[in-house]
Amino acid sequence: MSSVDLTAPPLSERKVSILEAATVLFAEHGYAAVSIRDLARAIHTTPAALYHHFPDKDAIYAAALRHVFSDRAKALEAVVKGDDAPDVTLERLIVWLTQQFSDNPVLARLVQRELLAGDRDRLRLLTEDVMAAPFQEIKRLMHRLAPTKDAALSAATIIALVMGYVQLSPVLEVLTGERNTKQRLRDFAAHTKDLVLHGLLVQPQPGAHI
Amino acid sequence: MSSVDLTAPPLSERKVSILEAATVLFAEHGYAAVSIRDLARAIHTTPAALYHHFPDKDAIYAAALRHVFSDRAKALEAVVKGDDAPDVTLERLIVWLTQQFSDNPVLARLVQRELLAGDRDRLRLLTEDVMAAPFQEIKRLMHRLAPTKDAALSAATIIALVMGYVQLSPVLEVLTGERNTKQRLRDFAAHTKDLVLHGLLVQPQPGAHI
DNA sequence: AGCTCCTAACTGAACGTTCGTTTGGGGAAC
DNA sequence: GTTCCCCAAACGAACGTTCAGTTAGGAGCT
Repeated sequence: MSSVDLTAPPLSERKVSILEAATVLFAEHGYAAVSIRDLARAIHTTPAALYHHFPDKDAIYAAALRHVFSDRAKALEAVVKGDDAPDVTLERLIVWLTQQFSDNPVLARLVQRELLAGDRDRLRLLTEDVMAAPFQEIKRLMHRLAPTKDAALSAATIIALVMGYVQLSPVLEVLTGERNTKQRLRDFAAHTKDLVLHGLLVQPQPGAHI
Repeated sequence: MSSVDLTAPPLSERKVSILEAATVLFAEHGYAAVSIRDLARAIHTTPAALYHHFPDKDAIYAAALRHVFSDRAKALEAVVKGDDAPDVTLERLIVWLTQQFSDNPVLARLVQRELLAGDRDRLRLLTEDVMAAPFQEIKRLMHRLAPTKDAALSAATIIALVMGYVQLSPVLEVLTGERNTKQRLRDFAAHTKDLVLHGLLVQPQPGAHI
């Protein structure tokens, strides 16, 4: 399933350093707004030197994406293993997923840019290397927690919620008037867990008063 | 002069047609990937003609943003007015908000691009013209529905959920194996309403069994 | 040891193209 | 005649990319 290719290139130290700079620049400004000269300047070399390691700009971007997206499933295993109760695991998973994106803005922004770009092949890479594992895991947990609900839809909802929150945080800072601290993040994760497990109403009351 | 006038400029018919094309192109490809010549070609004119109506490319983009973001609060009023029960209004609001973004990909994509760009002034525009009204309305509803919860956080959660879902839909199509139809959208809205009002568990059970 | 040969890594300079923008002028409407 | 709208052409700068030439280092041979 994982798209760790049959052709596993050693990816020399120099190539890695190029990709490291490329991921930061592409994540920050987007593909079109980053020139080969910008990239060369960032690692104190010349444009021609980059062409010694990669055939063209597209290849650099594609390699940078793979570099960031690869091995995302590994860390997940540690989060979901163990035989805790499903709701405990789910909470841990939500916290982990939120941190995954908020602690790693390069990953988060590249994901968002790829969602906007909509390239079929690269969307598949994104889906398989970044999204699939958490999705399946949440789906599995939700199936145990709420067997009567659509587990896939629930999993989609939770991932969408986390991604949406991370993405919207600059706007939410203005709207709620609070800086986006680590504490705020934990609040969100706890809030999300409550939301998923119990909803936001204290108790379902059909007739609400004004 | 980059100051935003409070007095609305007449915005001639020709200017509107330029902005209409600009919004589509900028939404689709992003600022850097759309050239003045692309834009001119789209409305069958020349680059120089555009410079008769706007001082530079930045001004076109800024005006295009304002064109798309303006008057977003108007339609909301029809959705929330009336004295239905808060949970009914909330459901209607969630459906409306989801459709707002999924029926209008130009708006949705420009919002996402602005969130990525992070320009302070334009983020403020986005916040005030697009986000603030739904946010305050949801916050108000949530305060009535769940007085003990953090209404602002709940409102942020709901908006994040809707935006995240719309944004993630291409990936979710692959993950769930279903095309993203109108029906699927309604399912999501209903699912979200259930989630917010009652959570996803059938009933809150502190001790879950394996 | 010294010498040759090879290759990877890089440089400086340039290629042709496209970029945002400007200029000068032409034609229609008043 | 002035004003508005637009065009063809061009500006310099930046773009992605190429290319001949220069290093540095190691392998192989004597």
